[in-house]
Amino acid sequence: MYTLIPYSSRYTLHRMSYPSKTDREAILSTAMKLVSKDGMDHLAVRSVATALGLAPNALYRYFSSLADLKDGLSEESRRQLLGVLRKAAGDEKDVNSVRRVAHAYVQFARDHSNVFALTLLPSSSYEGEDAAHLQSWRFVVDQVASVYGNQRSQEAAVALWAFLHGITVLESARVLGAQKPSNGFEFGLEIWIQAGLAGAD
Amino acid sequence: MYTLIPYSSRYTLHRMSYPSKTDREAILSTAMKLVSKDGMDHLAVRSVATALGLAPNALYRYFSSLADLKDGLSEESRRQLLGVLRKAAGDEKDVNSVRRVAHAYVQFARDHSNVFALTLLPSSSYEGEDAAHLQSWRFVVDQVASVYGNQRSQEAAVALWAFLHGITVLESARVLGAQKPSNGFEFGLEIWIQAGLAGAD
DNA sequence: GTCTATAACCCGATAGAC
DNA sequence: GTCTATCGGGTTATAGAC
Repeated sequence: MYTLIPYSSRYTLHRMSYPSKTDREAILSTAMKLVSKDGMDHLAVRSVATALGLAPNALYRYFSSLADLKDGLSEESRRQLLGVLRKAAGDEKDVNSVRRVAHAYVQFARDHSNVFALTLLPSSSYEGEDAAHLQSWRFVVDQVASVYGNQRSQEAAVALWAFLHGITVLESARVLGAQKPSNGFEFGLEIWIQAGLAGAD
Repeated sequence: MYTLIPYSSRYTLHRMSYPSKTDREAILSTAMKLVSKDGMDHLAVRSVATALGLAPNALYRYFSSLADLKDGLSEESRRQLLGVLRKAAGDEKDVNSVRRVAHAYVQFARDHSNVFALTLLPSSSYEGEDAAHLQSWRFVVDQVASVYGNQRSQEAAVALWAFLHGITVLESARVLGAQKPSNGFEFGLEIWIQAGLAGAD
């Protein structure tokens, strides 16, 4: 008669020689810190491994390639942004919560420019129903509906999102010196809000 | 007695051994084609030289470094965009010319996405008075003034520019499928125009 | 699951000949 | 002004040991 070696024992034996030192979450977290500091372009598998105290190739057990890791980071950046926007809105849906969300969007871009840049990276892979992108879109449309009504909320949401994102790009490119883009920000935001309040059904 | 060798002769002698095969303009043009195809990130000094039929290092007589070449390309992209916008406006300055400029901006981004991306690259070097950026800004403000009046033209120009640029980013990221961002484009553009016409001094 | 070692590329930039 | 040759650095990814 034979006895199966319990999984835990086999696992322990395994750990004796080369115990696990990391996991997907830790890799994403460490890689995100590097991206936040140096930007996605300078991200290298080696630097992530070094930062984790691992051999240069240890990450390939968790991500099949650098591109795969970057996809994970891109999705993670969208989760972070969505969290910030939700927090800014609180439980409310009205003109003021939209204002808060708008400001939070631009402020996130200012505070975490390298991470923010990942949120709208041209995505290489199709995304599922639970993607952060889709959740963000639903959240924004829902907020916008409180100003523009349900009929026009989709177009209005696209317009608002585009405007906010454009502001972040202009600020990041420092293309406006004396023109003070923050003035343009408030100016455009109020135009958008007033047009919604005036024509709301 | 001695005679000076004329400059033209010295130059000819020089050309006999290693004649000039390129110049700044040809390098920029060839490099721009490569960028248009593969994006700025994949631009390499070597590939430009190869495309020109030159040795890998021949370009260093015209550009001191890769970064220097990229700066030149960035400025060139802004010149191209400004030319397109001017052409779209024609000699007019009114609501319709603003509409045409807005559409031309977005269309340029669609047709030449990799070149367009250079126009708002965070610029490393300070720019002079004749920079394409500054000329573009003056052109846009001038156009916008026809809708918003002189008092509010600066803020309104920032808001419009931001909105247009955001539309290009959303389209490029393909973040909107069934929501049809072009609807959001027309929607937002008309909001901006109507607000200007309503409040014009 | 991690390790060392290495294959097989890519790149920017420089030195010196012609 | 262009050439060949090279230095010195980077990277992804794989192979095989433990």
